[in-house]
Amino acid sequence: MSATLRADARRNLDRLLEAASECFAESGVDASIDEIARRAGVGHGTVFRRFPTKEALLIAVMLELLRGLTRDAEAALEDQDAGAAFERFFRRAAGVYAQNRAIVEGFDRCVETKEVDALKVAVGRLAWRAQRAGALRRDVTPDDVMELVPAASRHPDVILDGLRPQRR
Amino acid sequence: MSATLRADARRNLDRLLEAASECFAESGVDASIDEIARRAGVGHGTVFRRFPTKEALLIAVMLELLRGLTRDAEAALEDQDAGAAFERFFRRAAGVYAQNRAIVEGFDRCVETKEVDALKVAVGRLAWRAQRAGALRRDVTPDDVMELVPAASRHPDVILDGLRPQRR
DNA sequence: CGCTAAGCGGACTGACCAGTCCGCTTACCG
DNA sequence: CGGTAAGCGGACTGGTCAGTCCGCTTAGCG
Repeated sequence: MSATLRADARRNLDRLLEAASECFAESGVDASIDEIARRAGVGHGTVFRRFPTKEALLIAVMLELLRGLTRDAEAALEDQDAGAAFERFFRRAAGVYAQNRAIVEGFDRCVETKEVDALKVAVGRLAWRAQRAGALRRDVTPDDVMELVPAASRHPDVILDGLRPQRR
Repeated sequence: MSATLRADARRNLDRLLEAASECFAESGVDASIDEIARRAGVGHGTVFRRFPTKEALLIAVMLELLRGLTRDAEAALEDQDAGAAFERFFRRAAGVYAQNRAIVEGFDRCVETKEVDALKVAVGRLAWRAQRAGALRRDVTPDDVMELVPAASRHPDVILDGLRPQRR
């Protein structure tokens, strides 16, 4: 955060964030501060010097993850084929969810952050384009799409087929 | 369980199971024993006289829920229309999941019980019939079907459409 | 009824965990 | 290189929760 951070402190902060990211991914939002600190090789007092609460640390980690997803969505928007772009992003998001328990358990905590807003905007664009191109059913919202990602992490084909316009 | 249970003990056990069922449904597997005992109107020592651990109580409650689902699946098998039977059961299961946090969080704990085996058999029959009738895609297993139930509790139409054979 | 074993419940224990605090260490500026 | 503020970490606190235990209560048999 601050550029005026002593070199050792900077190093510890980086290791802390990485350890937290791993622990939350593996163990979900209930990963303990002790475990995170241990894995980062710092005392757990150090965690609380950087983040006022465990919740704050969790959210910092989650927001970073969401920023990554948003970048993926924006990258997919470069693709001229709207249907392919949507599917590419959707599969990628499903992959992220499959490897991260925390984002499934703790997504709620991030609603009403600018990171989630940005993600929704990007997903909304992807979805809108795909709908116009006839590659995505019209009765789903961007929120629906995002809610279906966790299921898609285990059953991508069923979900993607279900998301296509149904002609019957 | 035992028929040789004093009348007051029998009453307490019934209330305990009902309270546990409600608490686990509302709060998930982390519902506390104190809360369950309070809601049942007994001391929490009474809980441990009937169930050696909280885990045992949770599993007792879950197995009862699974038996109910199995009865639903078997009832659906009466329906001559294989596709309709499958969909009826699937929507019903989705409804149960929507109202019960514990079954989502704790289903794993019940694998390798005869209750889950029985449910799988019944779902397997429903699925097999639906596949033969051309109402269910052939590349899904009964396990896939059961894993998709939680997603269907929020997005039944997308999931059901995705489960139909895709002609493309 | 009266006796007794079955049942009860709340006090207690130990484990775990988030968050605080303070005496010690060390990076780094001048 | 020396002074000092930034940083560190582990001991400590308070709260929660699963599980134990034992003295009291009461259902229900004879």
